[in-house]
Amino acid sequence: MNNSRFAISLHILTLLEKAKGELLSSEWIAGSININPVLVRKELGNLRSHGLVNSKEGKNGGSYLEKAADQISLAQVYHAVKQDHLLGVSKNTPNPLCQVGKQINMHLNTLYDSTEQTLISELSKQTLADFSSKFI
Amino acid sequence: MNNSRFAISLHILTLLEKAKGELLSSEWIAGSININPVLVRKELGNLRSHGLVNSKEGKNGGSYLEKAADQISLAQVYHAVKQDHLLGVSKNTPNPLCQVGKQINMHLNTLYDSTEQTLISELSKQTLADFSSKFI
DNA sequence: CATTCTGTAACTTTAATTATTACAGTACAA
DNA sequence: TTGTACTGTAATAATTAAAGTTACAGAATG
Repeated sequence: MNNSRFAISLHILTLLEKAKGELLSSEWIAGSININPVLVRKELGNLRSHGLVNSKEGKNGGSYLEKAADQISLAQVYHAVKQDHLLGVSKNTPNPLCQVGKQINMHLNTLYDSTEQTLISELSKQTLADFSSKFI
Repeated sequence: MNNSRFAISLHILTLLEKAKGELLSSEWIAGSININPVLVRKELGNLRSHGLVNSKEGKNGGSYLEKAADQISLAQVYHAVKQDHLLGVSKNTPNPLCQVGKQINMHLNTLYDSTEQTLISELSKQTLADFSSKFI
């Protein structure tokens, strides 16, 4: 993860949970996060494609949670925004003539995958409802 | 973690382990990773400041492991290169007039800290010796 | 049919990362 | 005692990634 998309998505989802089904516009959400509404709409599009939210177009439109907050785990949020490996990308192209260089990306990926599994199982214990309930 | 420093550091450490105490130059290491030697020297400087490696200046100089490979855990490597929070930085400045915006960074940081602890305890079970032994 | 939304593409700006150049300082060895 | 081969580090440039902006088509409402 190399950006703040997890934070943004969780912020969006928390707002939607607090809204209790009332539709929130991307502009309103953007005002709370203090970012550009287009970024919010992009992130909503991603969350929508993962089945976590839904949106209604047109006047008085907006977005709402597609599932109950206690049915959305933080692991699902992580999956939705994840793009790179946890500890960084193996974007180097090491020297294939070197014994270590030749194999390192494979071993790094194995390590990344297993540590990521640990993280996911930890996040899967926590739901959006848990997170949202912390706000007083 | 938002760059490939973990991969680079682990690559360096693996090469040094394989070298069995023989000094490796930054140029030689850079050739295996396929990056600029100056970056290698910077990363070596960081690893050195964390007590994982040491270097000898001057002709025939180079770097070597400061501790036995089975005394270097991957958690130590993680600590050495870590700068940001695991799931991304809370670099947004949300709207303080919003109930959620006002508190979210605090709750995100709590979440980040606890998931990071999980990751670290997982990485602390694995040593450089374990990792290095995977190379055949 | 004007208004207020979403969805999305294209583009610009900003920030972060990576690479490069340069050179002083250290150690060795002829 | 001097040339050579290294490290250490600063300064800067180039590249890449992230975030922000503009623009506008299309949908739903009243």
